[in-house]
Amino acid sequence: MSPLARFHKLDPHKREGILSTAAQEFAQLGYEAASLNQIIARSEISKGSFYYYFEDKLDLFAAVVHHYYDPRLVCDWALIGTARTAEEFWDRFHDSSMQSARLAMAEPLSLALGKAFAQIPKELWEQGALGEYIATVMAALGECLVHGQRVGAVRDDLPMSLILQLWMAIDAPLGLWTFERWEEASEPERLDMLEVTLDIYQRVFHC
Amino acid sequence: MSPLARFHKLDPHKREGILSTAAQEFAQLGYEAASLNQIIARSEISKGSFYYYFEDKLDLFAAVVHHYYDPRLVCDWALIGTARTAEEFWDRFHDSSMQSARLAMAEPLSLALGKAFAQIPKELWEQGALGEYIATVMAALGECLVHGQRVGAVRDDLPMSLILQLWMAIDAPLGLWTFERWEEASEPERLDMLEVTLDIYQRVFHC
DNA sequence: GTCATTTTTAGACCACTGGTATAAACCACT
DNA sequence: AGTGGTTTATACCAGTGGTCTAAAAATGAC
Repeated sequence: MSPLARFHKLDPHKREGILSTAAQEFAQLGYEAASLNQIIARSEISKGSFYYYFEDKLDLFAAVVHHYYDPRLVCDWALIGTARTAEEFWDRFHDSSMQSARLAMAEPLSLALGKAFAQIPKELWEQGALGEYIATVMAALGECLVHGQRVGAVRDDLPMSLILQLWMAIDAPLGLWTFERWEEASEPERLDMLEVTLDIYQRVFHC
Repeated sequence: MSPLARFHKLDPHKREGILSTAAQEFAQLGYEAASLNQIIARSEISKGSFYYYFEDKLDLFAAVVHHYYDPRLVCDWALIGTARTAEEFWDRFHDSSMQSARLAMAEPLSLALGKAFAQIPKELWEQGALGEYIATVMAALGECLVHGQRVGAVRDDLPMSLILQLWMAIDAPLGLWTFERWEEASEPERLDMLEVTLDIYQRVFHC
C-alpha cells in the first residue's frame, strides 16, 4: 500500500492536525525553509510514522496543496473554454478571474501556499504527486487557451509551452501586488487593480 | 577589515580559482543546491579560510556574479535613457537588447548564473553584497523606465515597483525560451524570437 | 636576529537538514 | 496463544551552512 493511501485512512482528526501544521509551516516559511523535523515535532508524530504516511517532504507538500489550495482560486477554465467568440472568451475570463480574485483575497493561507509553490525549484515540478497536480492544472489552462486560439482570442504565433510559462510568470507579481494592497484599498481601487491585471493578460496573450 | 576586502588582496591566481569553481558549481546546480562544502573542497581551501574571505554562501555568490556576470548582457540602459521620443526609446531598446541577446547567447556561464540568480528566494535579494548589486541594476533599469515615461514611451499608470517586478518576471521565461532553441535555430528564426521577445515587452509596458 | 603582534590557515566541532533502518508494539484472525 | 501484517518509536546516517580555537606564517620594531 502506498504511503499516501495509508495516510488517507488515518483518523481524520490526526490527519487534519498534520496537514494543518504542515500548511502553516509551508505558508509561513516557504517550501525549502520549512523544516520537516519541525513539522513532525509539532504534529506530535514520530519520524517513523511520517515516512510511513509520506514518500518525502515534497509528497507532504503535495498533500497540503491538494487539501488547502482551493481550486476555485484559479479561473473557471472549463467555462471560459466554451466561449464561442473572442469577445466572449475574454469577457468570461474577465468575470471568472474577478470572482476568483475576490475569493483568493479572503483566503490568505491559499495565497501563501501559492507563494510557497512558486518558489519550488522547477526540476521538482514534474515529480511525484505534486507533479501530477501541476500537470492537471496546467493541462486545464492549456486546453482553455487552445480553445482561445481556436476562436481567435489568443495569439497562436507562440508555442503553447511558452504561453503557459509566461502566464505563470506574469501571474506571480501581479497576484502579489494585488494582495499586498488589497486590505487598504477602497472598492474602486480594488476594481482598478483587477482591471489592470486583466488588461496585462490581454496585452500579452490577445492576438 | 571586511572579509571581501581580504579576498580582493589575495593572490589573483588563487582568487580566480575560487571564483571559477564556485561559478561552475552555482551555474550547474543553482544557488541552493550548490554545496558550499563542495566548493570549498574543490577550491582546495580550508573552511576557516573561506569564512575569512566571505561572510557566507550568499556573499560568495555575490562575488561570483560580480565577477562573471557580464553587465553588457543587460541592455545599455544609459543609452536608452537619453532617447528624446517614444519611438526613439523603443528603437534604442530594440537595438540594444538585440545586441545584448547576441552576446548573452555566446556566454552560457553568465546565462546559467542568471538562472541561479532568479532562483534565489526574494527575501535574500536585499541582503548583503548581493542586495547592493541588485539594487544598482534595478535602479539603472528603473531610471531608464522613468525616462521612458517622461517621453511617453512607457505607461505611467502603474507604480514603478510593479513595472520592475513584471519586467523581471517576464524576462526569465523569455530568456530561457530563447536560449533553449538558440543553437538549433536558423538565423531568421533567431531574429524572430528576438522580435517576439521585444514585442512582448512593448505590449506590456508601452502606454 | 629576536621577539611580539597581527594576519592567515587548518580543521574539529556545532546544531540542524531530509531521509533510512530496525526493532518493538499493536491488532486482528485463526 | 500464536501468527502475520500494520503501525510506531527512535537511533542513526551523510550532508548542510556556519563557528571557534589554536597553531602557523608573515610582519614590524628594536
